Amino acid sequence: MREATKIIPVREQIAEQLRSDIISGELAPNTKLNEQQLAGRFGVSRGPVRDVLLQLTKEGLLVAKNNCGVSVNSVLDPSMQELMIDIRRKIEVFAIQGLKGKLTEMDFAELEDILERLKDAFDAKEFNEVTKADIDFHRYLINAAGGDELVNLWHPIVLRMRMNYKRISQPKDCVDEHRAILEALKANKINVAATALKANIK
Amino acid sequence: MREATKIIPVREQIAEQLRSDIISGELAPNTKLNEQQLAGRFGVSRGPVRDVLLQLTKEGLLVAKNNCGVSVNSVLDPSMQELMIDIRRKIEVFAIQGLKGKLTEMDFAELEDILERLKDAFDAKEFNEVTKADIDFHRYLINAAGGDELVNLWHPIVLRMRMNYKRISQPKDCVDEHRAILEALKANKINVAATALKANIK
DNA sequence: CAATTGTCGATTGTTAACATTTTAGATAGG
DNA sequence: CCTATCTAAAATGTTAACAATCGACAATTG
Repeated sequence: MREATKIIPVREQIAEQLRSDIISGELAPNTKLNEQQLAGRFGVSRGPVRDVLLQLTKEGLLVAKNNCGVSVNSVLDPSMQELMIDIRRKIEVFAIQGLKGKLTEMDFAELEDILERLKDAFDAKEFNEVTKADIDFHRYLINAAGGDELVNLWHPIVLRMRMNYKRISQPKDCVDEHRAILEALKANKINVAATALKANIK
Repeated sequence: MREATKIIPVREQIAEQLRSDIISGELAPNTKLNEQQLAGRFGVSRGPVRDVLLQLTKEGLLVAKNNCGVSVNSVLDPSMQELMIDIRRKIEVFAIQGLKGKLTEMDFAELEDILERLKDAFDAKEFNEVTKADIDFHRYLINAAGGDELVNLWHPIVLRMRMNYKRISQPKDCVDEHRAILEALKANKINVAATALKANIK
């Protein structure tokens, strides 16, 4: 039997695309989104689009007003940004502490793959892909530790934080930081990993 | 001109009712929810129901599987519960720190109203209403400090925490704890308020 | 007899038309 | 000239019918 081919639901794809557009800054804050236009763009009807808009609103990327549609949320003010960083660090440290000794060779291989994607994207200066790989790396750990439950808590926070990083493309030591985390995890040095993690979240 | 009559959107009402059912334990974990049945119960079509189910899924009260509908989520395991408490304390302390000197007489009057609702509900042993008033009290502060943005971050956490409190009806000093918080806020003693708040979140 | 395949029922995903609300522009009046 | 009200267009909220998917059980085949 062949490896299962991943089926990605329509809504998921639309959501992914819109998130990407928002985080990359292509869709600027306060841009109003029209359901009909989006439906046309993705070649589906308004139903699935509505679903996605609802989801992204819950994630904090969009804001909705009754009977007035949705628009792209504005960036966080500095104090909120700080709070988000704080919370995100708490969640991620919690995750790797729960992961102590739990990661298998397969997990490490997976993380290496993501890291490679990160490096390639960085070398190719495809910052959209850098962001995706970055998030994937962290999400893998979060998911391993707490499953969907924890990912659900963590995801909106990351997305919201990323909205503030528009155009200030990632620093060049982004790859190194993630490698440091991975190496520490491989060596089962949780405290080192936690420190590296906190340094990476900013 | 007459006083504006508060219009509560259909979806909001449905969401509120379902949240209430879930938190009260009327809808037990792992209960599967059928869109058609819910639509019938609320006298609307499946559209709005779907919207609500999506929202509650994002809030963590429900879990969805592709093409298989949604069911009520199970309670948090203890370590996650602890993490949630931690994060919620961080958010709420952040909120009242940002509120220092910002609350007006009108705010205090509003909070007094909520406190009265809390007391009445408690005396009448209507624990569902107790929970609502309790949440309203905290939400009022969160909203005053950080608006929708902060409420959005905070709300799912509270809801998820409350799922663990089923049937262990609130302790009798619930009212006193909130009064203590309010009095400290009135006196503008933020540190005292923060301590009282942390004691109340558990 | 076991395992795979095919069919049926039920439920979700999607669509397109209809109803309601909001917004913007024009028009009339002060 | 400004303001207020009305009207029309566009956008969202809602509905009901249609299509696709999943689970279970029965039938077929080796």
